[in-house]
Amino acid sequence: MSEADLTREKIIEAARERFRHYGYPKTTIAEVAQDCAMSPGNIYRFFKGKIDIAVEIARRETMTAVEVVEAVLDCPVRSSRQRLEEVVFADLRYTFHLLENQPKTLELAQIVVADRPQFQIESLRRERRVFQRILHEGQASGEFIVDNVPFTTIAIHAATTKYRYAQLFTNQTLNELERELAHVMTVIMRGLIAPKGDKPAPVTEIPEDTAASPLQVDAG
Amino acid sequence: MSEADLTREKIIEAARERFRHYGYPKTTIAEVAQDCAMSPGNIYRFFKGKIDIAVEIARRETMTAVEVVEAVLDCPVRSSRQRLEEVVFADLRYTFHLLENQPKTLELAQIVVADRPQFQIESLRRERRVFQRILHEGQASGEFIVDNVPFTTIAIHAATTKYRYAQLFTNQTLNELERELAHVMTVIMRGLIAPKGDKPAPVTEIPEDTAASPLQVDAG
DNA sequence: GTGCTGAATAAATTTTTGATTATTCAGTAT
DNA sequence: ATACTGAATAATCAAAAATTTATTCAGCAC
Repeated sequence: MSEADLTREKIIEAARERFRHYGYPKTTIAEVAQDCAMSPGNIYRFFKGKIDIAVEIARRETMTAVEVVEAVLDCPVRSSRQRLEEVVFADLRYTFHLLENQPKTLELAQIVVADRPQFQIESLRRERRVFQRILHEGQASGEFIVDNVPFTTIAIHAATTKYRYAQLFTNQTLNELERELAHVMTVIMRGLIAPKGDKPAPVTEIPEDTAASPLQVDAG
Repeated sequence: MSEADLTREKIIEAARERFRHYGYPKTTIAEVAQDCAMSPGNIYRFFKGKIDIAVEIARRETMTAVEVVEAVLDCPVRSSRQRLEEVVFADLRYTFHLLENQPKTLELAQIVVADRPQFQIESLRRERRVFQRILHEGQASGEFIVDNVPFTTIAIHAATTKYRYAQLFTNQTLNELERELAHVMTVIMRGLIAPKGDKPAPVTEIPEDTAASPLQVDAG
């Protein structure tokens, strides 16, 4: 690692500590600079602005999360079904504990997303790759019946939205969420696993928008 | 309707108009009172406080939404599958248009929920009843295989969370959301519809929390 | 030249101040 | 008594001022 890279790391590490303890808004560039024994101005030779430090920290955070969840896949003697289930539950638990133990992490993520919408899109994409890998394997082994892996990946990811950073949506306890997720996965699994003799149910078509929309109201 | 009830309605109606046009915070009790040709003090003989007017309006709003979606069920010659699909899509479209055309409605709902968390819980329960009814019918007719209707209701409701008031979660267009929802429903339907010869896949058990949680961190 | 500093400026935040507004309740009308 | 009023009070909000902070950049050290 070059000298410059090392300095960059030092800044990131100092900022991460400050953000974790005091939060992004209450952390000043001057403080981070002091932690690194450098002048405030020097920070700007490594980052375009304060928010960019936060982006880098948040990006690493999401990559760590994916790695943690992905680690579940290393266990070798598992069916695709088990893999998918364990990944989804690991996701629920990891993100739940994250928000519980490090509330500032959520704050940071929200600040970053507010400023860089693209960040969220890329994070979601990374999450989905794990799902996609499992679906591919399940399809290859014949355990899953999937006519379109990318679409089904999106579907399962979307259907489990509530169980990533669940505290954003509900006050339920982790236990309640786990039981609920088990029901969701039961339904999904019955949709994925090949019925032995039978053809699977046909795909859902988008229905006509029948309702004479009761919302032709002058916009507020 | 009693005299008092009529007065109460008048207040609700006046407040609804004001909230819709100017929003909850910018609407004053004095203005609502004037619209009703009464003194500010008199409002408090009918409502405990300003927020309680908002609660009543929001409650009616959610009931209307359920009625709109439920209207889809009146169409008689439909399979349970079609009913469920149409209800879910109606939900997506109605709530999407609602937030698009009446942004103040969202604001109102958020203010109410912030003050009365119970409100959200009850609204969700009302939504689920529609789902439950369809599942019951589908089970009775043999079209759906559901070993536990209440649990499966919760599962499907949770899996479609993203498609109610979708703008809260994503910037996707209605069209994108519709296509995505179609994939979600495809998976769900395959999980519900009875395979002719076969037993359905077994239910999901909550897996052990294996990961030596990497989050034993001192709380921020 | 490269790598950095720290004072200068611009932007954002907090504090203070002065309204505005929600809520109460003693009192009026019927 | 019941139905209401409107001035008084307490809580909240908004505008302005003061302060802090992010960011820049002329200049220093090497």
